[in-house]
Amino acid sequence: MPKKVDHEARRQEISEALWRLAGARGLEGASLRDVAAEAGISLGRLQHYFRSKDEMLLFALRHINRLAGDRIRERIEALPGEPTPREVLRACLSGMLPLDEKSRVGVLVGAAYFTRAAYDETLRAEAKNGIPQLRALFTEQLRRAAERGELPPERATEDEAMLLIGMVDGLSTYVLLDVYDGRTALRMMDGHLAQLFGTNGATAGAQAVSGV
Amino acid sequence: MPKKVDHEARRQEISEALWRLAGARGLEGASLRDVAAEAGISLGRLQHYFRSKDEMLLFALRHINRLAGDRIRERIEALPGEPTPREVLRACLSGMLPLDEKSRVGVLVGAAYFTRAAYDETLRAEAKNGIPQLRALFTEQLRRAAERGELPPERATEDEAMLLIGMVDGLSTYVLLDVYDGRTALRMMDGHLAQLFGTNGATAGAQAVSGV
DNA sequence: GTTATAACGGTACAAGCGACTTGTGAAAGT
DNA sequence: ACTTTCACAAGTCGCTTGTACCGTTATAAC
Repeated sequence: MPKKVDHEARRQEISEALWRLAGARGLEGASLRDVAAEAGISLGRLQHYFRSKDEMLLFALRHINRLAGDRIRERIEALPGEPTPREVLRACLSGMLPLDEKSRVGVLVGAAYFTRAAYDETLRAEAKNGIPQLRALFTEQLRRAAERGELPPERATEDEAMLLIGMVDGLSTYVLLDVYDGRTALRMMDGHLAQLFGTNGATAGAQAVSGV
Repeated sequence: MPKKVDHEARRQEISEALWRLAGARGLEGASLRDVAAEAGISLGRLQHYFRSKDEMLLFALRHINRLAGDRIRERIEALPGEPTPREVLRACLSGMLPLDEKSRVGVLVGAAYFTRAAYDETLRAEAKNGIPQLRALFTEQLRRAAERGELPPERATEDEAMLLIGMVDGLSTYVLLDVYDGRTALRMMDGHLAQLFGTNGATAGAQAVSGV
């Protein structure tokens, strides 16, 4: 047999080229030839690793979802000491906002995929299966917070968790549309957290939330 | 001179054909020929009313935005008697959710336009200029509610208004992705309103669910 | 009646698309 | 040494796209 090539790695490289294009010009504006050129390879080579365009798009979506998950997990583990539920929540939520160029492209690509998913059943199944996990994580944090007396118990619900996700989603939309900049969106998110946890004056940075 | 034709009316008819296609197959999947066929006219005729595809897309976006605004205004005026700020807010918010087929297509088309707007400056300017108006309307209702003692004064802010919009936006996303159905989204929205207005046990009123 | 022009329908076109086929070189197994 | 098989490059195919450009008809002004 001839030489072996790491298909997974090649596919990831191609996916990253696709994101660069999608972040700059949109998902629909990226043809196979464009992606190949961006990746610095020939069209034939790209087609050697992806038998069809749909296969490429699906792989790239899964890959970007996985990276986004890693990103959030890293953020949680980077928290100093024993992080409070509120700190964990804030790390997740702010990690979902398009604050730097990297996550901006990520959200942009995600939005492009979402538009496609609305009509493509395969993509839709892929896009929605990550949400229950995220919701479960958030619900768990809310529950922990309620246990510690930092949150009214009646607000430690799946609905409240979903509201948090929806809020960040909506805020991301407006950041991409230049209605708000990242700083403003972050401030509004913190405002909601403060309202939720009942601390109006102090910011989220201080962990002096010990008293009710 | 030959016969005169109402250009505006023709353009609106074409726009509506475009939405039907965009709601079913996406904005990118609708070619000029498809739109012409859906509208029951020839390609030449379509080109007679829109000199380019971009011109058609822009006109259709403006038209759908205007109709969405009318829809919300109608909903407010349809409220019985002297509506409370909370009732006005609820009417607006639930009017933004994709609950029936009509508004579902509207949200779907809006999402498709949003994806395009992220890369197209002309479209972006168009898409974002409606948001401050909506925010102002919501802020005004919050202020009125605070005046009437139905809302803590510190929550009658632009940020809180924007959070409401973002929440509905996020919920709409998940309804389109089939994560939640319309009824569930509506219930979550009501939950947030109840929390905001401080009425935990009772719903917004006996006839609150009639608007579904 | 003539003419100018809006309102079309039909067609042609260049460009670009995804998918497919073919050809070539090289490396691993026998 | 020979064969098999992977890893590509390059070209081609049929098709769709937006756009431009005809030709024809009908109507209103003169």
